[in-house]
Amino acid sequence: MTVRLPDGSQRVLPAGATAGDLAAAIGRRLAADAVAADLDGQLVDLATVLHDGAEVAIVTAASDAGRHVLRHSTAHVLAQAVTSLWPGAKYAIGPAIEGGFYYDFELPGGVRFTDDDLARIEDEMRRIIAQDQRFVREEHSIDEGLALFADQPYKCEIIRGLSGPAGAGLGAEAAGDMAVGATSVSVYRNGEQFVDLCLGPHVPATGRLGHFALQRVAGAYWRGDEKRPQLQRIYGTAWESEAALAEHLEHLEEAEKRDHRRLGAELDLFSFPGEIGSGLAIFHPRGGTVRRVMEDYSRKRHEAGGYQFVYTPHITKEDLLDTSGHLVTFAEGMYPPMELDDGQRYYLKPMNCPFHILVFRSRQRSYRELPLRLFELGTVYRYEKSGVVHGLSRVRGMTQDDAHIFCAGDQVAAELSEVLGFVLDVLRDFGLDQFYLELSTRPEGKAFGSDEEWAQATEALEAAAAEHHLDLVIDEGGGAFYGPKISVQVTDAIGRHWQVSTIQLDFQLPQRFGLEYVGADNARHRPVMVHRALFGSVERFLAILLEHYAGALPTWLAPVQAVVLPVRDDHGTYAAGVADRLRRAGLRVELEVADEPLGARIRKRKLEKVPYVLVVGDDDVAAGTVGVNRRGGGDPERGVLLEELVASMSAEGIR
RNA sequence: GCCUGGGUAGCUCAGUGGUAGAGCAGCGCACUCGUAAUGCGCAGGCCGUGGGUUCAAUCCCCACCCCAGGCUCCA
Repeated sequence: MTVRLPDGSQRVLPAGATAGDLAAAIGRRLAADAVAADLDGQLVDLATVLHDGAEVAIVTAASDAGRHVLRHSTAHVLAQAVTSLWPGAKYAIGPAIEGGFYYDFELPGGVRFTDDDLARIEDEMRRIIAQDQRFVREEHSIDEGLALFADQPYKCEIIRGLSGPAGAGLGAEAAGDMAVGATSVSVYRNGEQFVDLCLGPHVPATGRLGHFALQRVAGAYWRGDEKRPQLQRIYGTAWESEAALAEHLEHLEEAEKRDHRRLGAELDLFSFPGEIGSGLAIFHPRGGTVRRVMEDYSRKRHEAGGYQFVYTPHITKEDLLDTSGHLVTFAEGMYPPMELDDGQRYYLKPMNCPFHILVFRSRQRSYRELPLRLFELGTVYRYEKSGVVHGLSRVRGMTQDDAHIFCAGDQVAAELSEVLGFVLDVLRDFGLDQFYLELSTRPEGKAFGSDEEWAQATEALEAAAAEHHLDLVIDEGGGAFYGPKISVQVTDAIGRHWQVSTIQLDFQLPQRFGLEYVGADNARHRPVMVHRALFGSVERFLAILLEHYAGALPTWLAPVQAVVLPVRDDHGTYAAGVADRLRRAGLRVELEVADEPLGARIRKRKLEKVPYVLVVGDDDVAAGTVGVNRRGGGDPERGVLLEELVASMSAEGIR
């Protein structure tokens, strides 16, 4: 038979040859690196017999597909090790995921894994790998499958899901690894004892594995449903070589160094005192400075963008939230009410929109005022579940840079484009310039507004995205019931995605509050509302910036922009003059006395990530110059004229 | 809310059923220095909070608070 290779060449093989045979025929090196094959566009085992005219590509370990196979196979070995160490353990699903794999277990007698168990399991896994056990694929009928996994309830549930209506109750992750709507199931056997339900493919034998690490234990609900049993999940990672594994672990360490919670403490920006409570931050002077600069810049841009500033209280009687519907739709996210003596209940505000609506409704509005853009750095409080708070990116008290735009129906499309352009422009000013958009469309079931309104609004959002030439990912049915939503996803310096800005149309609240304006036709009309957050929350946006910049904020945002270091005490007066000159130019400068060796002072300030470390000594006093040590730059620059420095730093450091 | 791990000096962490240690930071003194750690000394702790077991608890048990990583949820 003849098969075709990816480069277009053909190979003649004897009948009955497998993908593995093909790899061996091509070369010994390839055969050694092969973990699976791509046969007519489908990943298969190397043991798969080829057919005449097949399109075949050998998949090696050092490819995305190859690593997927490695990880999946390593997950099997993990399950095998666990069932060998804990006889009677139930194993559920164990897919490869980005960067690694996991497997979910239920141990007999409700036993839980501890961190110490990971080392024992790893040892057992290495033993299995050293035995180079073959992975053998078998096909069975549904009934045989159920018999084979008679003591594995989770496997049986999956099999029943497979044989039943397509995809019945099957999680997406599991579905990816199993055939759905099948009349037979495939299993993989290795060793004498272990068999797992699996679509494959797998490496030929466990000896191909070995560059792996188990990372942590976590709880995970069966099929992601908190009403179902909670299983014990073990996460791990696996790679094609020891070097690749080491590199991955180093990347994780790098991400950890960028962690905004760590940087927040190291750079003395903010903290979370236990006395206040979970998810509630205090900003220290340096963090406060950064935040103030962010907020000032935001105000400046909003003012220029035609927004009007409003202020609203932090608490409200329940009536307002009753009218807005939040007491029903957002009850779980709210702090319990404060009850006054007269029985009146007050709530901390979880959102700003109802308040802004009252500003709109405070008097009769004319079409001439539209679009009316109301802006507030509004602090809201949300009762987040205790397990979800995370540094500044998920908190219980936060300040949103929140705007609500009231416009006429025929203004919606233009306004959306305007808003999107504004948002992207400001994000770029903060140094975030890789975006894609996500459009959440009408959810199934009851949604507010007519089909026509939804279609029009969704179209308008799509058009706005197209106009700004950004990739648009559709989140089908992911919109809120009250209107379609577009969210701006930012990609940071190390490739992670963050959802920042959201632009949301709302058909519901204008109706609930009976909002009206008088049109040119002298009739009353209902405005459409656009909810818009740009940073999302100031806290979260700061967290993203810190991680994006690894703490080295651009000069205009840096809490301390420059520090002046006199070489000796007797340069102190000149140094103070330099600091003073920079301050008068509007820069944030510190002066440090010469009570430590210069090298030590420079090191300390470099660790603080100060953009400009300025050194002044004899030469500078004589010539009116400064030694300039730029953050991230190479050698220091000597003899820079003070006025030149003031000019360049002002340009870079003030917005 | 649930699962696993954790909370010891400002920070990072060691340690033990007989009430505690290091490095860095801090303070003092000396050093006065041209680009990433000067030396010596001192001080610093209700061992997260509350209960229990024990002659004795930072250590063992229980509850709660807070933190981390997940699950669910989300800006």
